[in-house]
Amino acid sequence: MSDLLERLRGRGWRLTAQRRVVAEVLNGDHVHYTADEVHALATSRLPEISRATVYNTLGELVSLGEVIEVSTDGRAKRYDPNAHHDHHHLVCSRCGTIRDVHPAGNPLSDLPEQERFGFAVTAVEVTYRGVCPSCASA
Amino acid sequence: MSDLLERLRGRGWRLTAQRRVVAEVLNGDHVHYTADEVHALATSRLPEISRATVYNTLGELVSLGEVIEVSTDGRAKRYDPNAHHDHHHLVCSRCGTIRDVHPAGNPLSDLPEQERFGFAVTAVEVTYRGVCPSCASA
DNA sequence: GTCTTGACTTAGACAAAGTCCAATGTAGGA
DNA sequence: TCCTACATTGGACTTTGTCTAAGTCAAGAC
Repeated sequence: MSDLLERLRGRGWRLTAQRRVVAEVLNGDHVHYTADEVHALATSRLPEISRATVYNTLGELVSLGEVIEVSTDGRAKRYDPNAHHDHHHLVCSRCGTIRDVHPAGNPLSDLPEQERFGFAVTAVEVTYRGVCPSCASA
Repeated sequence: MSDLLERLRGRGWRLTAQRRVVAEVLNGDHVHYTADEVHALATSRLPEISRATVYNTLGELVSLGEVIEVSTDGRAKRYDPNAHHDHHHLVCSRCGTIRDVHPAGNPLSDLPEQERFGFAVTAVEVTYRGVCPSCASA
């Protein structure tokens, strides 16, 4: 993760305690926190961090391409630090749990030219939905 | 569209002026209105319809499987009446315009068993993103 | 080490999207 | 026509996110 901080500093990012804490909270695999969850976790390490700073920092990480914004349910957006490995998401329709998945094939090449309507298509997101094992057994 | 109203009545739906108006507003192809847009259009036909009723009715149409809820941007959800023809969405990253598209292949079968983590996977949504012709030329 | 400055952070007001509730109205069967 | 369970209403409330003005501070210059 200090990789990330190094990279950010290299891009002229001013390194503050608040930004470091947000980056640390997002460290790890299979992390998909909402902004509020990030704020709660950040607060436990740096009690005086404000909501606005969390939102600002998350927004910057997204525009720097270090974090991906995911909105699977039309409610709070979630932030996925796994930005450097192509993947898609599998979401539980009951509890909202998210898993990273790697489908075969390339959906981008599955969209024929005449179905692009002149758009310059640059990205594709695939969201699988279903019921997770623990919700199914409950 | 009276098909829809017939079908709903057959399911025991109580047919009110408000519900009829909401269903009429959603009539058509390539319709992807927000709840607010539906409310505005409904109001022009039935001025006293309330926001709560629009939300209730949209929610019911969704649970009846007559309308699909789409959230492409983490802002307002959009409602897509094209629920009986399998399709996916192409979204302009600048203006938010949505087009229905029909990619080749079946992304559901692209998710191998070991990538399902025990989930009972029932649905998949594919969202293509890019810049539409009119935003590109502007 | 200290100074300076522009970028960063803060608290709180504000906004957008959606939910909830108690009171009122009404569709459709008896 | 009447009844009643279901639908609608308006407004308060919640959640999620944005904005701003004032204060703070990281990091380069000296």
